[in-house]
Amino acid sequence: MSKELEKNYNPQDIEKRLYDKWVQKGYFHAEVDRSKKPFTIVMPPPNITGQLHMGHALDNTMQDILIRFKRMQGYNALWQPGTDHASIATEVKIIDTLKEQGVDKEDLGREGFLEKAWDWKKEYGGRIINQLKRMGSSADWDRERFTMDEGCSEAVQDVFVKLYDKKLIYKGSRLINWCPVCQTSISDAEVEHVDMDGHFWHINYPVVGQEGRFLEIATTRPETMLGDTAVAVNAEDERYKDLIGKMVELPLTGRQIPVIADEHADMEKGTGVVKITPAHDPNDYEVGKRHNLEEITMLNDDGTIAAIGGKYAGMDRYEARDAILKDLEELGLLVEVEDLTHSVGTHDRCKSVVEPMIKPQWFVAMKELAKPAMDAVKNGELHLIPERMDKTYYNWLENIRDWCISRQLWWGHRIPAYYCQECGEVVVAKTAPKVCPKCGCTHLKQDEDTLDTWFSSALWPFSTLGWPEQTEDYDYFYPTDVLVTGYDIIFFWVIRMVFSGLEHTGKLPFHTVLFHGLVRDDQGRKMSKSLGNGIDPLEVIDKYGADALRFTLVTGNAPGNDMRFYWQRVEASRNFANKVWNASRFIMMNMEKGDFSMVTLSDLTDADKWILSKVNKLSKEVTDNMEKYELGIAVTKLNDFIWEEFCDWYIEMVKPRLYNDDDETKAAALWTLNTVLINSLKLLHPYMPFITEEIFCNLQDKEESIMVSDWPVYKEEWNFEKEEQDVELMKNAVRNIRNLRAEMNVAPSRKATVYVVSEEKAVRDTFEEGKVFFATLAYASEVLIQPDKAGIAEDAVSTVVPQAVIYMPFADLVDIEKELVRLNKEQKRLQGEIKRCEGMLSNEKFVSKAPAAKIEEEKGKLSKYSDMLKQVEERLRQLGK
RNA sequence: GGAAUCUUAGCUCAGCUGGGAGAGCAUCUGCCUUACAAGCAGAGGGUCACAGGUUCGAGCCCUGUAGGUUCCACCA
Repeated sequence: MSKELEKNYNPQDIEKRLYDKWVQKGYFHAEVDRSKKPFTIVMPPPNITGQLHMGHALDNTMQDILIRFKRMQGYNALWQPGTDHASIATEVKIIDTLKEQGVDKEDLGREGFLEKAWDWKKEYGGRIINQLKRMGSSADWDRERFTMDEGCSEAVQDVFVKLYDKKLIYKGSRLINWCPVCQTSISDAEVEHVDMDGHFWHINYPVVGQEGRFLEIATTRPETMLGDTAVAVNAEDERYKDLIGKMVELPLTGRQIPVIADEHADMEKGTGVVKITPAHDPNDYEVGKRHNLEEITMLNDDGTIAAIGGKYAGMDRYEARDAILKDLEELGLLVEVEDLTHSVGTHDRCKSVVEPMIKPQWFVAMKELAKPAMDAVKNGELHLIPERMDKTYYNWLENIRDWCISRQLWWGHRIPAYYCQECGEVVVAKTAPKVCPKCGCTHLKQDEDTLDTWFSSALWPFSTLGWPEQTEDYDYFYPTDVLVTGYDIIFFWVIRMVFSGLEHTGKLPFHTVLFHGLVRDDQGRKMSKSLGNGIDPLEVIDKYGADALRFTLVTGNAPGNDMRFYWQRVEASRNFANKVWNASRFIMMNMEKGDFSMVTLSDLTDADKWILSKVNKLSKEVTDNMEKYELGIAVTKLNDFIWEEFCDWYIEMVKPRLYNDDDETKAAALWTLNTVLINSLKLLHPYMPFITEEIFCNLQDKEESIMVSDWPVYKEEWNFEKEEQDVELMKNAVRNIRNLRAEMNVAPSRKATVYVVSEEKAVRDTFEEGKVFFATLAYASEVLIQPDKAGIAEDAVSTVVPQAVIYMPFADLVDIEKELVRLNKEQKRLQGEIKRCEGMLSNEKFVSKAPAAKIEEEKGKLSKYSDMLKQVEERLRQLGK
């Protein structure tokens, strides 16, 4: 009934074939089906500029594990995939490519450029998706979406208009972060603060009308003095009190600026005098507002000095800095240069230093939106895993500032705002108005800017399901269940999805966020292009298979923790896959040896019941762990069960039964092998989809996929406590015997008679029942089970297990001295254990306060160890004779 | 400046609501035993960073100290 497996496990041979089969059979596709409960995961959309990296591999492995698990549990599981237009990232790439061809963005014009961008999307948009497929991702590719496709774009327009109407989106001229290289505004979240070595330059500003008196200011950005409109001191500062209200001369400009009193000036810091440049510094901007100061923009969009800078105009900002310092020095106004490391804002995309600039931009008012998002976590409706992310989440929302959403880019959703060229009226609408509602003219022009790429990503969980249309999909699959993503985009994406979902759909977009960490290199460094230390997941797949990679990425990793990537770990995973393969091969080779279709539970031997009971408990535990998103724990348990319990113990136990044609329990063995293997494969499937599928189908010689089979559930009738304990006792005996033999250097080929002595009939029965496998595993030529020591040589080696003593006569090998040492060691160990148990049990406080079960447990141990000690001591007396 | 997190075997990391320290790799010793040498059988190796505290009982909870990592923050 089963086919054979190839001798060698070659993931490369099976993975592509099986994936194609799954796609062809439509297993990944989810349709609305009201008879089933939906389970939905939305894939974080990779950028269309993207190449698969380890982060994606981890992210998608975790999602695929969850979705396959839920699918097998009988949910109508939808994994909604798609890609992100990634406005700035893509635009920069396209510009670079154009540059190589000698073409400038401006030459093409907006329309021409967008054509190029869509070409780019066509060419590269599918690349990463194909790479994700090689991971085994079972996403519903029929539903693949793109953040700029029609539906998603409509959602964007809709949201923009609604928020504008509610006055939650507004346009305003404020100090924003400007990237002079990309020449666009960016949000606070996109600014990365980096510690840089710089200087603190002390400059003298001459006081007007007081010849020879100066105000010494200190600055890290001297070039901005061209935009100074005041100098501030603290009102309490005795040093400068008299100068408040006076004027100082701004060197190099010929301008005179006032000395003002403001709390911003810190008496302890620097000289206590601070220059105020409202147009280029966030603090100064506030000071400027308080004192009604003029805002002088002294930089152009490209970071060069503006015309107002006089002789410095046109210079790059750093060039101008040098020039200004040189001039000040010549004037004798540069009084001190201090070394200083300070944190400087840079653009996370291009790493260039950001300039605060005053620009008219569009903003989302955050205060009102942040509150419900915060409450959702506080009242437990939204779970962040690990929980510690809560604090990060609150912290950001508590200190949130309005979100600058307009970008001076072409690739993206164009802002649906229209300006009347006649009367200046602003119209915000989903469709372009034909006439101005105010003056009736037809001269309307759309805003040139596009939206922050995260504006559309924020709508992803519902825009992909058809919203704002009330589609059936949306109605059925939304809200989604779990979001899996890296903690590095909690601010960019997670929080924005949460408040967007709450605001626009009235519901949380998901109830759980499962965070993972970064995959680092073997030295713990971030994988990066510049370091060249990145490892290509595709290379790993080519070498070891997707199953091994997936297994590696979830093994031994807790949610939200970073992990290091080691090739040795992939190798270990591949070895595990190989183990599963070979065990299956062994089982399938033996399937022909009997018909097990009529086997019932009462036909099973203790060993069969033992492993069945084990796999039964395993199903429960693995399910529990997975439901708690403890994937790393679940997979470790699977590994341990399959390798140790099933392969190293059970398969070895049943071999004699399979090889003996007369064995009456052979069919039971086959049934158990088959049953346990199938259950193990199912539990393992989410982690290693390919190998489990290949084995499952061949084992049953059926096309039907394991991925649509039923998830194993705990069954009470498969619970065999007594048999479990009995077999564990025998394993214990086997281990002791092997131990003895290893210590005595007895070759495995040398079999021995093994005596099991126990006064307990039940124990003797247990060994009798398992005699066949016990003999094999203990390298016994024969096993004699008896109530006393009759017929056992005095100098046989022995080992004590609970309620029994095992003897092996090795006349020529036994060294009595060594035997005594061993027994003494064992005696000491047992005495220690007993002392510990007695200590606890004689502690009145323990007995009165510890739970009853715990006390019983300790009592049980005490009697077990006492019994064993008695045996050991008796043996010592014998040998002492 | 604020916050989070980590410190467990030689290395990399697990360790669920507190109840006798685990894995993989590495090391050592035997084995080609007819599924698997990508394997089998055994072994060694840890005062769970340090100091206090709570508790009958602490790797786990609390406080402090030291070191590492990361995030947030306008430090002129």
